Amino acid sequence: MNPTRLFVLGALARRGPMYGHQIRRDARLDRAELWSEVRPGSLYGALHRLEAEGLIEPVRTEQQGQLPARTVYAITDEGRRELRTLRTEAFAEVGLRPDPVDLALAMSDELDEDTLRGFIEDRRRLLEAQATGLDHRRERAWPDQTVADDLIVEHARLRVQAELAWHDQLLDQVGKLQTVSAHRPGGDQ
Amino acid sequence: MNPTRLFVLGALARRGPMYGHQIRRDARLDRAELWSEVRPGSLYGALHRLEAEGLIEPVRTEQQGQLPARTVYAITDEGRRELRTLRTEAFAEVGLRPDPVDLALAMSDELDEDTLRGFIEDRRRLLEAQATGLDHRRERAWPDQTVADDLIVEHARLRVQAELAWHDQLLDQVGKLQTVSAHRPGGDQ
DNA sequence: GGCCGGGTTGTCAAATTTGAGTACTCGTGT
DNA sequence: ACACGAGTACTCAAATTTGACAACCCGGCC
Repeated sequence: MNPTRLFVLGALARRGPMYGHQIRRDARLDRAELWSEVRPGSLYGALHRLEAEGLIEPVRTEQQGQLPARTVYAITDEGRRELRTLRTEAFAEVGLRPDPVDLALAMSDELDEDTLRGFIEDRRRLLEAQATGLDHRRERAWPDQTVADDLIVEHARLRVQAELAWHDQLLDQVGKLQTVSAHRPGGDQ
Repeated sequence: MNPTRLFVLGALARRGPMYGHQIRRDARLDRAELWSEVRPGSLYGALHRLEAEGLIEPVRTEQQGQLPARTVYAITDEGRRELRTLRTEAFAEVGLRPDPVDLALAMSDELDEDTLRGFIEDRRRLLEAQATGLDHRRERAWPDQTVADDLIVEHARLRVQAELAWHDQLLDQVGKLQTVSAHRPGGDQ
């Protein structure tokens, strides 16, 4: 589906013509880190490819003092079409994306209980911090915040809550994790 | 951090020496689709790189009839060390990975309400299906299921529940999504 | 008056993933 | 008999991402 393309085309469609760095900053300021981890190389790569495909086009290039010149791109009609397609594809992508922590957990049978508990507690702390950050955001809207923005924040909030709940279960059961196989007392058939 | 490496090294550490295709199948059978979407090209690429780095080594090559020969790899001590490192890194990675649906939602202001509602309802249906699948799995353990496996399934269950809850909110508010900016009646300061 | 950290813009090679393909086998229908 | 879909086992070019870097500005600090 390609999130990066959707992200770039979407940004240009919503905010009008922009140059590369501006797209990143914009993303960082607003909602950003909830959506996309677009690193510079990846972003400029996408811009070049999108231009080559005619989905965006350079409208002018500017320069501030002696800083590197920057190219301002605008989305084309073709690009708007592609944007709609990508959006539909994104809606169709439903599965949970795999979380590496599951992997890590599966490989932790020979890890001693205290270290493992330590890892999980660290994670819990970070999640808690994220949660309070998000609660904060719910209270104070930023300029031009739309209902969609609200809902995106709410999405993140619910996801973090779920993670917190799971981490609590994890801390409960961390003792049973070492090399013991799952005996489910009443559910064997 | 590289989930693929963690996945391959972990598989070889847990199940003993295996060949490429076996690793995939194994993953598909067990818990799999919760963890990793390892496509063939990606998997074999990782195997070659891991071998070049001495983290795994070929122990023999077999052949069934006229089928392509297969190379069985085992993890090395070096590989086990790397596995521990990757595991620690995976535990340290806490943030929510971005979900493309957020992107899609942010670009949906000019989408008519009914279409949008349709997309969300479709998603909800699929999530519901996943949820019942996971509930099912909670009841019936597969052979050799460990406590960790249980917890991984539980993780998925909680995540899907959170998604369902969010989708319900979404359906509630889908009417307000078109071009209306967020008026938060009491929270402007 | 030099250095350091941080921001502005972007490039580039190397690492990695994707998606399609190759070349066999086996079962099943027709 | 023979096409057809599905599985086995892996390869490879092309797309994409990563991470490090270039080259410039600005403010503070000592």
